Amino acid sequence: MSELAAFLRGLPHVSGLPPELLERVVGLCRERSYARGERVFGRGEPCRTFHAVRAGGVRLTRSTPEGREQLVARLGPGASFAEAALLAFGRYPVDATAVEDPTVLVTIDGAGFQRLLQDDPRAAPAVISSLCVRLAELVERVDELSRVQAGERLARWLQRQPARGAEGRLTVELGLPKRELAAHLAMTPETLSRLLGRWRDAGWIESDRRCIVVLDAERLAELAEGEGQAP
Amino acid sequence: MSELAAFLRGLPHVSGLPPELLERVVGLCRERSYARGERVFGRGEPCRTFHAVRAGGVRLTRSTPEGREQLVARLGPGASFAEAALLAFGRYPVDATAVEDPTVLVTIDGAGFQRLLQDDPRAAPAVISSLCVRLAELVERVDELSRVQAGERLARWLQRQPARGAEGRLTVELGLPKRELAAHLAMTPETLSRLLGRWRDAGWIESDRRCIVVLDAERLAELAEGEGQAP
DNA sequence: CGGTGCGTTGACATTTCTCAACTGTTGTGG
DNA sequence: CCACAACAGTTGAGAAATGTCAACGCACCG
Repeated sequence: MSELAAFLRGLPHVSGLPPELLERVVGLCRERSYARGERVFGRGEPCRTFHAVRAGGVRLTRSTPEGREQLVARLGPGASFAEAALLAFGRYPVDATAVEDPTVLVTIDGAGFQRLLQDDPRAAPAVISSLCVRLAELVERVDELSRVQAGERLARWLQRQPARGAEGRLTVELGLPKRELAAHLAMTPETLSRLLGRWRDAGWIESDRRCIVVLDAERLAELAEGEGQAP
Repeated sequence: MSELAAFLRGLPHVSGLPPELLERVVGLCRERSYARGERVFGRGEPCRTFHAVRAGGVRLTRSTPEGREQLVARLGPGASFAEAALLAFGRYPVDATAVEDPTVLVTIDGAGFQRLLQDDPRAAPAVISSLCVRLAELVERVDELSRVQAGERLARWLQRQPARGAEGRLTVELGLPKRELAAHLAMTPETLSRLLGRWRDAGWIESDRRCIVVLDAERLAELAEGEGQAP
């Protein structure tokens, strides 16, 4: 059980909680495994729990009546989702689908969590501050999407990714297929591919199927500010 | 003083509060008037208060080092802002400027507000649910901005605006100059103007400087789903 | 070994941006 | 009260970026 507690400790909404409350949250959890492509919940369904990704990944999407699918978010291990739906709306606003083959989700009981919020004023700040963080991320993303040029959007996205490696050779692991990255950046896969191709030819990056290596971070910063797209 | 209380009652973060707590919030407020163009706060400054628009309007912007200005939000009466900055970051993430000539802001003391959150567990749900509402709005906006076609973005935006008037003749008041609406929708003023022009010629809307009248809501819904842009 | 899906590349069509000129409104100062 | 400046909005012509459609190579998986 303390393994589960350790996992929960890493979740945004829970990480600020005092240990004693954390124990209560552990009691609200159930774990379940999903197959690739399996539906977790559907838009419009009543929402009585929220979820955290333990392993694998989840896609949150919206579908128009005509069947076109719009990617809202793609979440990996350590991410939680549907808290806002639970705390404010009572219905899921998106469809959720597992995308990797064993995808393990921890499901937290909503009623119990809300009771915890009401009982103990120490619980609220953790939830509030994590909601604020998510708010800030979304503002950042709106800012990003407002950029007209596709290259600008890509450069900004790359800058915000966690990267490892030495100065002058930053490696960004994609963690999602390029086709979904393209959707996330509001461009077509072809455009993404061509951008990466041009930047590779210019010697600014290297790229393969699952990572992008930034060789010239300075140039990337210029691209993010919208300068000189056309090498 | 009860006039101020009535105003506060209309604010998202406060509207759910029990009357007795509302009274405490009243004690945390100060009111101040700003001239058109006057700076309210600047990005990076320490943040110890949050604000609500009583009258007039406020622009939240970000400026790149080169001086290009990016509109993050434009707020009118009844809107509050900078709570997330206060509750989670301690610094303002944007510049705020008054845009109308007498712009009146109510400023709420942050330390006092946070104390109130800690003292009384009834206060948290109101704040949490309003943060969730704002979160949902942003998700909606991200969805909107992800649409490739400018017309689709405009149609969706129009649908989400509060409209008055009878079925078959919905009047949407813009509340902001078209140049800023264009920025909000990630398009140029010229593109916005041409779209409205085409839709007017097609008989779907009427438009003047400060409102848009939707004559054919059904067609608008089709446009929002990305059908038939090119009349 | 063949299939399935991702990613790339090419040719082409369109949308949208850019630049520039022009119109109409608003507000100011003589 | 009018002239004039400043600004918002419109319109046009041309350029550029991006989307669309289609074909191909390549990895991964049964």
